[in-house]
Amino acid sequence: MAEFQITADVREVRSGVTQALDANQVVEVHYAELPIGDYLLAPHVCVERKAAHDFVASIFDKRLFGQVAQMKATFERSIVLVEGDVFATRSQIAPEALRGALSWLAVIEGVTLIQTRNSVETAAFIEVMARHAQEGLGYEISMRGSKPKDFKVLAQYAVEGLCGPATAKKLLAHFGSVEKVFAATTDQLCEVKGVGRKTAEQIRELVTFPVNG
Amino acid sequence: MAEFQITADVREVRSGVTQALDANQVVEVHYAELPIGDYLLAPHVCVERKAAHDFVASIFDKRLFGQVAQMKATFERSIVLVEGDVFATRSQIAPEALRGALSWLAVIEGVTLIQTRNSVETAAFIEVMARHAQEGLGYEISMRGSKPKDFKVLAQYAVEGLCGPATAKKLLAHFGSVEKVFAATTDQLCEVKGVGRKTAEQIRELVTFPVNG
DNA sequence: ACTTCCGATCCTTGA
DNA sequence: TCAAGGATCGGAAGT
Repeated sequence: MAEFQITADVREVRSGVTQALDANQVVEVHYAELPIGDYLLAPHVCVERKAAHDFVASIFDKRLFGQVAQMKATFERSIVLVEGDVFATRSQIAPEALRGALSWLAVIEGVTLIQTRNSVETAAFIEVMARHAQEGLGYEISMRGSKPKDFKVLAQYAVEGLCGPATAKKLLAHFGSVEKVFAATTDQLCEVKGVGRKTAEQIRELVTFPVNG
Repeated sequence: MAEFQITADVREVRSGVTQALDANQVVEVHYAELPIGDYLLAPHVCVERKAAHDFVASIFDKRLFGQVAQMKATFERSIVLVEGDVFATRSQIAPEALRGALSWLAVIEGVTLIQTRNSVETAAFIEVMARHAQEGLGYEISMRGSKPKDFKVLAQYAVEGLCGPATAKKLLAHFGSVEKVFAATTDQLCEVKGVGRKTAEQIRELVTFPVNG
């Protein structure tokens, strides 16, 4: 039994991607005539897959921009997946035009670009992306690197969540414990050499910020 | 006279990108110590550039996740530019981990991803992206006040100094602010699902540890 | 990112 | 009711 369900545009059967998906048995592919995009990984995630030569062609005839604009307007996450090497296509397109198009996608539309080598790799990407779209990572990832074990260093590490390492050291030396640094008022923070009103206020703002579930 | 002004992190001079930018005379590069990201193309458009091998390295040591979180918390448009073929790096990383990382950026974080082959191409991209960012976006975006920092992310970052990411999330949800988490007693910490005596005591021990100047 | 491994936490049982 | 057992989750380390 496949773990995830996705919808593919009927025309994508010619791409070789769906065969690879079927073989892996990770996602179950349903077909439909999608008005925009080629793969629907979740209600809010859409993928437009383009073979390199088609990607280039769609820049020429301006199809790409309309498609992406529509996709952007409809979905929270729009992904353009380019299969093959666009710079290797034998066409008269100037590299600048190519970059212009890619940059437009990235900066103006905020679309992300995934490059793959072939349909098998495309399928592999569709699988992970479907999983991420439907159930997230399945675990939490830490934003911070591995922690030190020595208490003194660990204490400093904890305070570094508020400011830079240099300031953290000074704060800790002044207040004597992590607890006291996090409980200090703006005025008390200002007493520390190197901490001004601005830094102090930023620290307090972060420390007192109300987090709602 | 250069058409556009951008700001680059001082450490980027080693990348070869800035030399290429200087040669082309299209953008004028100003240098600063950027707290996050490598290039500021407009007040709200930030680019984090990573050479393929560094991209992989930053997955291993978890730098990537904090960087992306902070970039997203601060800028309207966050772009991760990967230079070189990540799949070709000779490291022990599994291809699915690599795909997972790229998919995570695109699907979960909603960060825009651009891939280039070398520093010259990166420079070319920076140029056209700068143009798009400064002209194409129109003043309604570039004039808008800077995005309010996402304190929720930063708060989580701070609490992760004490424990893992999952517990950090629960602690914050339970206590409502960083301050309260750091002030909670052992018993109060134990009220949180997933936190037992052992974890609670470890947290308290760290938080109250006396640091001698 | 993913995987594996281990210890902590929680939950169920059954005396 | 409470301890012992097992299932589950979270963190740390390695690729």
